[in-house]
Amino acid sequence: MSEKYNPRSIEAKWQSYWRDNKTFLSKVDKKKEKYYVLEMFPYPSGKIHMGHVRNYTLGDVIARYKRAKGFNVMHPMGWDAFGLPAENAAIENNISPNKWTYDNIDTMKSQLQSMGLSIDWEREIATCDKEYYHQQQKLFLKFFNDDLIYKKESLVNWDPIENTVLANEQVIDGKGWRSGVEVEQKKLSQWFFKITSLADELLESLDETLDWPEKVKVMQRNWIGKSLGCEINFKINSNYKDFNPEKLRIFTTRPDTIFGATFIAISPFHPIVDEIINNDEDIQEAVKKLQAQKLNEESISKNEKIGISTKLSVLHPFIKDKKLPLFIANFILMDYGTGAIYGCPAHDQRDMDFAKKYNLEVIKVIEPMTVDMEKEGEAYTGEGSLINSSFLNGLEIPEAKELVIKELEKIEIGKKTINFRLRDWGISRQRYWGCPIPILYREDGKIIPVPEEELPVMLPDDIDLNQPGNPLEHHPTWKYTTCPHTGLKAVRETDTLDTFVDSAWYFLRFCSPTFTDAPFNQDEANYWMPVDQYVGGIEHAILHLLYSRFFTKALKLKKVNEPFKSLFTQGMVCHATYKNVNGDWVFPNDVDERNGKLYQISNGLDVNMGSSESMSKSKKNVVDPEEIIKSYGSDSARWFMLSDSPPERDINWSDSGIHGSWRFCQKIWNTILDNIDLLKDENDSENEDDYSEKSKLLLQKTYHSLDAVTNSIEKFQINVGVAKIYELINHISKFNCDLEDEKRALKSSLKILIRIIEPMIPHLAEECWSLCGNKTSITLEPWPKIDKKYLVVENVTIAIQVNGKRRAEVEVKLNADEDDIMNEIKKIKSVNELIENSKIVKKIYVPNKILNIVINKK
RNA sequence: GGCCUCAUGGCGGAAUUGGUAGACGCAAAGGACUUAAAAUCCUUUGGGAUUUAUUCCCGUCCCGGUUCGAGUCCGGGUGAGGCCA
Repeated sequence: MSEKYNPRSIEAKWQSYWRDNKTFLSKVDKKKEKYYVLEMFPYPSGKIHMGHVRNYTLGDVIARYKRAKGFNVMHPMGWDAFGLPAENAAIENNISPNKWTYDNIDTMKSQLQSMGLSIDWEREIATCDKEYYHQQQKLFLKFFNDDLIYKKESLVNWDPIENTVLANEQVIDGKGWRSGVEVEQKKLSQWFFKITSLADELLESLDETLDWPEKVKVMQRNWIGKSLGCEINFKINSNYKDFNPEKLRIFTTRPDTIFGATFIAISPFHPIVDEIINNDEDIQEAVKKLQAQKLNEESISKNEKIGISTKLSVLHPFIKDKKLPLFIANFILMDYGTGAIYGCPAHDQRDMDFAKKYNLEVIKVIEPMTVDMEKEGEAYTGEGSLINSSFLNGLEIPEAKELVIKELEKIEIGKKTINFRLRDWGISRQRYWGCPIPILYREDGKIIPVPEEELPVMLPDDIDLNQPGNPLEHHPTWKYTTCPHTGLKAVRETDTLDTFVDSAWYFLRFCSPTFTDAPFNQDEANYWMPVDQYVGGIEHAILHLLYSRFFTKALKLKKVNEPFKSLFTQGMVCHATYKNVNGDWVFPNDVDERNGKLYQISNGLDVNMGSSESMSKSKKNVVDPEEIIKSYGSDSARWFMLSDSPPERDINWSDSGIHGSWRFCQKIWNTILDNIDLLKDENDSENEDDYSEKSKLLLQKTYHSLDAVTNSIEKFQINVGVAKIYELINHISKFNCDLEDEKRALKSSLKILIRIIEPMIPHLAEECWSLCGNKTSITLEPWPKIDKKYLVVENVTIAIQVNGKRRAEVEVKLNADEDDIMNEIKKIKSVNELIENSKIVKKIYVPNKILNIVINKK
């Protein structure tokens, strides 16, 4: 053994080799089958953390493997570079968001490069590049012209001290994160994408072709939330003097329970609420209180149900003179259905809770199949047939639904409707660091899209972030302009686009990242799209993926209907969180223990450990991979990331075990060096298939490992593949070879080993490959072919069970028949004793696996 | 509250999908080499019993079921986690 394994020099050497030789550049080549591997691009928050290492290592294994399998692979990388943290950093550090962002990109890019990722860096994009947002503004105009964008009033979180709109994550316990005051809900006019216009399509194509985790599909289905139901117009019976509305429209998915309706509830934000409180001063304050509560599905199911009784009631459509009292209630969402429901306590738990609290009537209208399905005091929501329901009596629920809708339509007070939970996508952000919306408001009140030739609408550099509010809004000159058509005065839209817009089409931009005529080149997009394998965190299971699907569909491309053919959601890398006594987050590497207590190294403050959560810069619970890469090398770091844990599962970060990965790399290195003369020797191929039993065994092990590793990569069970490689190297290192055929066997085994470790530990694989005397990159070598004859073994071990209990094992020839095995069993004392004293009832023989003898004791 | 996952040694996890549970790695213990340490290599490692064996019993969160056979399938429970703009 001459040289020591030195990852630092090896890794630097191969990283520059790949760069200089443009090894991973990708070009359209219609003769070759393409494969587009994409990992969700990172937000340039400063430095990469272990979560990134996991995500990108995983994607890189796929990219490298697919290259070896002969695909024309595109594996690009970019930056999700707009967003709030840049503005916060700008204020804190007095540095421009632009500089902060690009500095971070530089740092993170070199960190990613030090990982040895097989990325085509010539396709790099950042969403804050003006070339990128220029094209995005074109997309905005296209959607605007296609009538997919509109403006409406909508509620935002408003911080009255900061005088600014807050993102949801800036609202903590209902208070502004910086000011600490109660956040108000304020109505602002904002832009929306009509994502609901494609709701059905988004739902349908989910089932068809997408190779996605079932749970992500379920989440999207629930998010879209399609439900069939009906709307019913109830006649209002008012005791107020000055009350105009005559009808109230409600939505229900259970029209079959109409005869069980005992009250009406409307959302505190329902339009008629204003009229009610104008007539009823007594309840004004209570209603205002309800309106101040933030309402979402979670709070509805958890909060106490509160209803405010009004002097209104409605008339039941089928029961003459029956009046249902009307409540303003905190469990009705205004933006679902019509913001009004009828309550049927007997068959809806929320309605039941409400009815109990306010002593309302409960009328049972569904009779369950069996009695024991009902529980006292609980709503029954299962199947059954209708009772107490006039013309619906005796029907099953589905038939009753149909009939009641027919009847409502006949008497013209209701109709069948389809309702979606999905709402249109609000894209206005009252922020600086985002893509400007190319819209002008002309002095005559008209809204004018900026003509394409006048794009891009650029972000100004000279902004003042220290004033509260939107810097674009209070910039002295930026927004003032004139209408390009008429010359009339106009002001620019000062809202910028939600950053989810940036990431909703970046995968298309990667296909032609420097194309200037349009957001992307159709030809190239047709070749590369869809993304064959998308890899990213489950936290984007809904919004990002849904928005990307919406964009892709809205673009109406000829060949591409869905952006991501196959999706893999890798688990998060978690770490304990730390807070010091001042309540500030503390980096884990700034924490130490003294006398059983945690303290902050940099300032000596006491520190408390919090729960383990997904690594994120904002909670500072990040571990910088730099240190590990420096001391062990990126191959060891990559190998470690891939070992042990199934990629889809969350992991709690711990570096215990990294040493084992280091040992593994070293073992590979030493094994190759030990056999270097053999590997360099070019005279082979004589007596190709003439192997001794011992050599055959090694080759069998090798091809079994190859098979297992191949499968494990295909199935994203890379931790299993890692284990199989360990088995192989352990086997190889125990193989002593003296004879010529043994040397040949060892040589082919080692060559396969070198090839199959390349996706995981590419630098070391390249180095070994070149030590063998090869002049070209191992990435050009095809994945080894499995020689099937070595997958077949001659002997198998069969478990012998007696009454299902394993009692012994026997080794027999492959495909031995039952009699052969029974003969073998006779040699086993313990089993024989059991059998001899009993009657054999039957034998179950699964060839090459088990033989189960069922006996009856005499 | 709804929807959805998951539960296997001291730890991370494997188990060809109903067929020998604990592969592989980590950690630990013992040994070899060394003046010593590190590194490396070898051995042991789910629990228990004993006559130390080609031995027996228990064992994959708990209770029940289906089956010749259940970590895997079904029913019920417990616990942990994720998502709900």
